[in-house]
Amino acid sequence: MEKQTNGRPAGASDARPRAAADDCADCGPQGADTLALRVVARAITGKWKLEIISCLMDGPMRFGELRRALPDVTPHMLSAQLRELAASGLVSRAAFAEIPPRVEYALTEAAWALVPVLRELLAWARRHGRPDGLGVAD
Amino acid sequence: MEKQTNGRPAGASDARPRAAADDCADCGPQGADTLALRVVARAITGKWKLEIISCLMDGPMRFGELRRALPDVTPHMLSAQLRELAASGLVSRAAFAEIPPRVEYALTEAAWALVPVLRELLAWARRHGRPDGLGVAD
DNA sequence: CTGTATCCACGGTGATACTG
DNA sequence: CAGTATCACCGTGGATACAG
Repeated sequence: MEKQTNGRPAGASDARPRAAADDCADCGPQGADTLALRVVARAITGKWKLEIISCLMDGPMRFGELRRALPDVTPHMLSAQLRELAASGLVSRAAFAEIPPRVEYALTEAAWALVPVLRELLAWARRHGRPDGLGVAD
Repeated sequence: MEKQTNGRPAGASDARPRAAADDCADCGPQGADTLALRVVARAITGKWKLEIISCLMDGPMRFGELRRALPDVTPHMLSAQLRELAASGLVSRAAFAEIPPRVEYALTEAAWALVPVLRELLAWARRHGRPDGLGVAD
């Protein structure tokens, strides 16, 4: 591209554009913004969380239903990921003290509010995401 | 609800509301959508990638500048994360065969296109992200 | 049916030291 | 200045078995 192979624009190296990419005044590399983003990243980072959310987008599901819908997920992981999703407020857990026991998981309002953003992320991935250079193969 | 506590009605088990949360016809839990989302998640998942991106939002930076801006990141990790970011097309690497050697890293257009989405993610985090229940403390 | 307990492999991350 | 090499730790996730 137009990237010069050499030649520093130089002198005023401190003349940062301050591109207004962040909206808070104090946003440094370790600012609150980045922190918050890491929280979100963490919330959906996990080998099966997106799959679980995707399932739950069709409506509430029980533990066994999720197991059947996601055959590759062990009970161990399903339980763990579900607990983490609940801890981050993305999934609600409704247990019924019956025989046999029944538990239903569903997306919270926060999760539903996140869905449109996820779809934008998806749109971005379709525009810019090349399968090359990424190792997402399990 | 009308969902019986036991005895799955095997026949009508496919009567999902189909909440129209996804936009592709074939989106199952392991659909292309979820796959693409995992690619994005992977692209920004890494202990320092968001911090690096945040730094680069102020303009191109050299390796040493990043080191100074992110004192907690070892050269090892900085190099690794930078390589991964470059591999996923979020960061460009411009090397100059000079003495002393100089390398500049910058956000690609794809990364800039991702920024607004990141900001929405951020807005979501502010609305729904509680500091409790999350373990992002390093 | 709904999970938990235990063991174990792997990879991401950090510390330190070294090279072009 | 800009990395790489090597070692070690630890959390994530998988397999299997067990419990309320």
